[in-house]
Amino acid sequence: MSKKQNTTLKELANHLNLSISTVSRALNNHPDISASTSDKVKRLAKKLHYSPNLFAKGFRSHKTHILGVIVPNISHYFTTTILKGILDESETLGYRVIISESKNDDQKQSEMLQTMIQFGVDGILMALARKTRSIDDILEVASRIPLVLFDKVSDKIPCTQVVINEEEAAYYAVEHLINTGKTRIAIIKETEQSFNSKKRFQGYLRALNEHKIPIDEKIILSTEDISLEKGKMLANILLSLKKRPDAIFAITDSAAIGVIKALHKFKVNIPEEIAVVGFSNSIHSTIISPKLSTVDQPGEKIGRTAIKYLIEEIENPKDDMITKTIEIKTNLIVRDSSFIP
Amino acid sequence: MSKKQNTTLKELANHLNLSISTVSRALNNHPDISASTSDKVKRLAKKLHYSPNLFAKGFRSHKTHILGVIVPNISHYFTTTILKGILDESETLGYRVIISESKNDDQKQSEMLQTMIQFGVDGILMALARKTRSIDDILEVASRIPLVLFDKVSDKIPCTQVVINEEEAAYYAVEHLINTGKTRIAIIKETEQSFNSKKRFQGYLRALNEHKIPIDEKIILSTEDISLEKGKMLANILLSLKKRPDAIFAITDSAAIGVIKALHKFKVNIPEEIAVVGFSNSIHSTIISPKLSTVDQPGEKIGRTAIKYLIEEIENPKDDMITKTIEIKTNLIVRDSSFIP
DNA sequence: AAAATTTTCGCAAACGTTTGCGAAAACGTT
DNA sequence: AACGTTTTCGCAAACGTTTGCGAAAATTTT
Repeated sequence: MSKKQNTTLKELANHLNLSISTVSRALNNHPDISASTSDKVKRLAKKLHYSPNLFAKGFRSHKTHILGVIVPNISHYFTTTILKGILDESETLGYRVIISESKNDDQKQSEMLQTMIQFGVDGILMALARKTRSIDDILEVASRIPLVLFDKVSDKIPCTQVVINEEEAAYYAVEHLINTGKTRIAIIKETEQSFNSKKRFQGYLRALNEHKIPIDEKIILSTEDISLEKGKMLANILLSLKKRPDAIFAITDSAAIGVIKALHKFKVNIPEEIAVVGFSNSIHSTIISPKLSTVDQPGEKIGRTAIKYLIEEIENPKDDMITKTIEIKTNLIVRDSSFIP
Repeated sequence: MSKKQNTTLKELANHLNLSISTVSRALNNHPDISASTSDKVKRLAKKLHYSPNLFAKGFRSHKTHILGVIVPNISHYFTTTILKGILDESETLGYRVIISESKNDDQKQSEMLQTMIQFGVDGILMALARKTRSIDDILEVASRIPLVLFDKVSDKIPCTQVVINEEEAAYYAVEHLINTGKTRIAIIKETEQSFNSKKRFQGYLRALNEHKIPIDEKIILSTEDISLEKGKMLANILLSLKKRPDAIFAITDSAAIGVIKALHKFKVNIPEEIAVVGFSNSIHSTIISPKLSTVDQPGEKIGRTAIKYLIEEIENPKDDMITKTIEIKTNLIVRDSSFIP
C-alpha cells in the first residue's frame, strides 16, 4: 500500500511514441501540434489521470499559483467572511491560498512575510497588524511581489488597498440616530489612531456638523484595545454623567454589546432612553436583545475584490507602485436597538 | 522597480570559488565539509540573504512541506479555533497550510482533494462534509498520502481521527442537569445520524439510564440541519406539551440559544422552570442572557494534535492504514442557564 | 518532378536543488 | 620517500516541465 506514482509527461510520451515536448505542447494547445495527435494525447492523458506536477511547473515558470494571506486574527467573524470570499474567488481563478495569523504581532508579521516569499507565493494579501512599526519589511516585500492590503491598511504603503467606506458608513449611522430624534449622541472609539477608528470618527463629526448639532467632548470617549468589557466600562461613565446621552454610537459591535449589557444592568430602556448603534454586523448582533443596529460590512465582497486586484497585478505586472484605494459600500442595518416605530 | 532575483546556490559558489554541491552540503551540515569552508559559506549566505528556493527543493525531494486542510465552513467559531491550532503548530513544525472550504458539498470536497494532490501537499487534514457519499475518492487520496480526520469523522475511513469525547461530554452535561434536581430532561438532536449527534445522544441515554430516569420519546426531538431557528421551533413544541420538560439539552449551542429565545418569549424562567445546556462553547454563549451552560471543546488542542499526528505520519510513513481514534477531553462550563445556587 | 513553403514534431537546455560516486588533497604510517 | 588512509571536495545526473531552434514530413507551388 505504498503511494502510487503520478503519471508524467514522459510516460505519456512513451505510450504514444512521441517526444515529451510534443506531449507537453499538445496538452497546452500549442498551434504547432496537429489536431489528430493533440486528440490522441489528450485522450490518453485523461485515461491515465495525468495531472501536471505543479511544482515542476512553478519551479520552471517562477509562478506558483499560490497566494499568501495574512490576517491578525482568524477567529473574528468578519475576517472569516473575507476569507470566504478570498478562498472562493481565488479557487475559481486557479490559485491556492496559504493563510497565516499574525496575532497582531508586528514581529510575527515580518517573519510570515519572509517565509511566504521563501515559499514562492505569487502575491500577498494582508490586513496589517494593529501596531505595525517596521514598514520597511513590508516595503521590501512589495518591491519583490505584488501586495494588496485590505481592511487594516496604511497610506504609508504604496499599493492597492481595499477598504470599506468607513467615513460614510459612520456618517449614515449617526445620521440615522439623528433622524430618529436623538440629539445627544455619544461615540465610543479607539484612542490609538488606527485607520478605521479615525475615519469613523470623522464620519461622526461630519454628521453632527452637517446637522448643526454641537459637539460635546464629554461624550466622546476613547479606549485602547476596544472590547466588550471596555464598552461596558465606558457606558458606565456615560450613565454617570449629569447630562446623559440619548444615543451611543460604538465603533465596534463588541463594544456596542458591552454598552447594551451595561444599560440592561441600570434598567435603561433601549432605544427609548438611549439608542445604540454598532459597527460590523457581527454574528452577535442578532443574539443580543434588543437586536443591535449596526453597519454591515460585506466581507465576502471585500475578499473577492482584493483577490481580483491582486491577481490582476500578478498577471499584468506594472513597474510603478502606486497607492490605489478601492472603497466597498456598506449597509446600515436598523434593528431594535435604535428603531423607534 | 522590477522584482529582485533571489540569491541562489550558484551565486554563492561563484563568489567563493567552490562548487555548487559543496555549498549545498555546507549549508546542510554535511560531515564531508570542513569546518572552515562551512563557516565561510554560511557567512556569505547570511550576508547575501540566501534562502533556498523551496520549490526547487520540494520538486526534487517530492516533499513540499505544504499541508492541505479542508473544513466544511470556515466561519464557525469552533472551526476557527481549530484552525488557530493548526496554523500555529504547523508553523513551528516548519509546514505551511493551504485551507479550503467544502461548504458541506460532497462534490466540492472531492475536487478539493484532487487539486490538493495536484499541488503536491504532503498530507491532508479534513473535517468531512455533512453528507459524504463518495468515500471512494477519499480512500483513493488516503492511499496516496497521509490523511487525518478531525471533528467530523467516519469510521469507514481507515486513518487516524481526532475527535472530542462526544459521548462522555454529553453524559456529563446531562448528569449535571440531573444533579441540579432536574428529572425530565429533553434533548434536541439531529435526525441525520452524524457521528457527533449519534455519540451525544448515546451519552444522553446513558446518563438517564445510570440515574434510573425513564426515557420519554416525547421529549426526544430531532431535526435535520440543526440551527437557531430549529431550536426555537422545537422549544415551542416542548412548551406545548402537557408535561413540559424541566431541562433541555441541545446538541448545539445555536439550537440552545434558539431555545432560550423561545423560552423568553413565553416568559419561562431559566433555569428555575427550565434549564438549558448547549454544546460547543460558542462565542454566543456569553452574549445571550442568561449566559449559556455548555460543553467547551478545546479547538486549538484538537488542531494541534491533529497536525502532530499528520506530520508524524508524513515523516515516518507506515504502510498499513489503520483506524486510530484520539479523543480530546472536553470541559463542562456551568453558567446561568443551568446553575441553581 | 523538383523546389519552395508550410506544418508538425524532436533535441536539448534551463529552472535550483540534492546526492552517489570518484578524485584530489591532506594526513599518517612504515 | 613511498605507501595507505582519511578528509574534503567536484562532476554529473536527476526531479518534471517548458520552449527556442532546427529538422523532418507533408503540402503547395513552380
